[in-house]
Amino acid sequence: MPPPPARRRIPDATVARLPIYLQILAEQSTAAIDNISSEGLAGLAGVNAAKVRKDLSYLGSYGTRGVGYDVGYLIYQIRRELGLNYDWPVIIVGAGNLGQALAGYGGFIDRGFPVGGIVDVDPAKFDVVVAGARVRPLDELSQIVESKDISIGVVAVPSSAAQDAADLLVKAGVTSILNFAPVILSVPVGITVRKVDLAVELQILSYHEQRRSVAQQNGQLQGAPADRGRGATA
Amino acid sequence: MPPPPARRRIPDATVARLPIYLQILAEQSTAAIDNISSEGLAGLAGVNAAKVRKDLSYLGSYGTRGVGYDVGYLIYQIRRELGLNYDWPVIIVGAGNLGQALAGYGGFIDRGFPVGGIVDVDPAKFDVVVAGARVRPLDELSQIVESKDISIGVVAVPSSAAQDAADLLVKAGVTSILNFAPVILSVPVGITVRKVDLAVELQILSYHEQRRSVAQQNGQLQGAPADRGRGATA
DNA sequence: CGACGCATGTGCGCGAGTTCACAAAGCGCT
DNA sequence: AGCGCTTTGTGAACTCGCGCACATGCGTCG
Repeated sequence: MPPPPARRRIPDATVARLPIYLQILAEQSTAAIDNISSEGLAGLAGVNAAKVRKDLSYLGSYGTRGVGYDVGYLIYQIRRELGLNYDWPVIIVGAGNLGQALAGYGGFIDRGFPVGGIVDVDPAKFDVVVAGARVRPLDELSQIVESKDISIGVVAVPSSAAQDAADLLVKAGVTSILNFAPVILSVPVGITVRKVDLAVELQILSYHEQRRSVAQQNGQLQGAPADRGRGATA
Repeated sequence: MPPPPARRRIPDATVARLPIYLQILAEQSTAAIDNISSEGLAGLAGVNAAKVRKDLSYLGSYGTRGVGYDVGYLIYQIRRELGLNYDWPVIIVGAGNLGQALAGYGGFIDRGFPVGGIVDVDPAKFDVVVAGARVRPLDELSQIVESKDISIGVVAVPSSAAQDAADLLVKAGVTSILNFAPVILSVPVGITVRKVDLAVELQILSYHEQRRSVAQQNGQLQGAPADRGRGATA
């Protein structure tokens, strides 16, 4: 086990892409492919090959010139960098539609994020079993977080209750929050928040649709789409 | 109704923020606040005031110097720009855990994205009613898309079936896809794809957690987090 | 009616991230 | 053992978005 290389700061943009690479590498691994070039990986990830190389270079020099990257070793290194060598149990606040779907969604536990608990205010939901976890009263949040040493919380409550939920999570000792409510959470410095807003995603698509339709009306005089960034993977 | 201003191309980064502003403005509107400054809006959105002004300036000059922006009028303009003046029905492919949760999630229809249909391959799911929509066989996808003139599709199937689902959607005439499967979809040019990968979000949080824990071990010799961009809203 | 104050709209410099292009470096074949 | 092919790792140019700072213009108050 080589020592972690001098810990450079990894750009946010790169951190956001590492999971994608990891995903692809895992697929390659199950397909018994044990070596991949930056170009190959770039093709599958839908990005530029130079970007892949630069991204990977932040982890250290784990490629072999003239050959490519060893899939297994690269998986190990990315997992180590992302802190995926051990599980991060998560606690879900809100056992409504979304909360239950998230708890039941297999994709979490598979990737190292077991549901350590799910809580709700509504007594009618207590003890409902979702994917092996029983819904517990909100009061027990703090105790669950502490006993299972949970650092990641998921906010899946209505907008109006989101800030309260976040406050409770922070008070309980959670330091990262994944927020599904369409509000901006205000948290102390040092707490990491990421937001997933489904309606926002749809509205962005709507923008492109709207653009398409006016372009069509005008006899597409507008410049070609080009559509850089996240968008059409041609 | 003023004519749409000479249609400049709006940067992707701005388009991604407009829905956030819209959300906040709607809240202000229901709170009977009919005027807001760029600074006020920026505070609520967690961004810089100059950025807000620049973003809004892409829509035209809809503010009043010395006063601020008229909330109602701004809502109207953003909605127009995003193409939210009329509903965009969506079709959901996959009636599993996630698909059903999405269909049942009120946040969609509220914001102008009614569920125009939900389809699955599994006969056991046919005719299950989710939030007013009956699950239909996959075969009927094309017909549903056509009859309801749907342009947005949601992929909520397992990874292995995601590309097939996308192909079907494109063939049926859908031009925008929201993909929840952790795979890169390959689609023809001109089709817009956005991906929401819950595991990726958690892995990014994991990175920050891991970073925190090694920093703590080293007696936090590392530089302060600072945590720009998406992240802690201090 | 004029002057003052306040918030918008925007030109400009800066920094982060992306991409190009090439030198360094393994591997295999002769 | 050496040569050439392939692919990495990275310096350097470039692009894009961000944020400062300020001039512009509107409303208000005296």
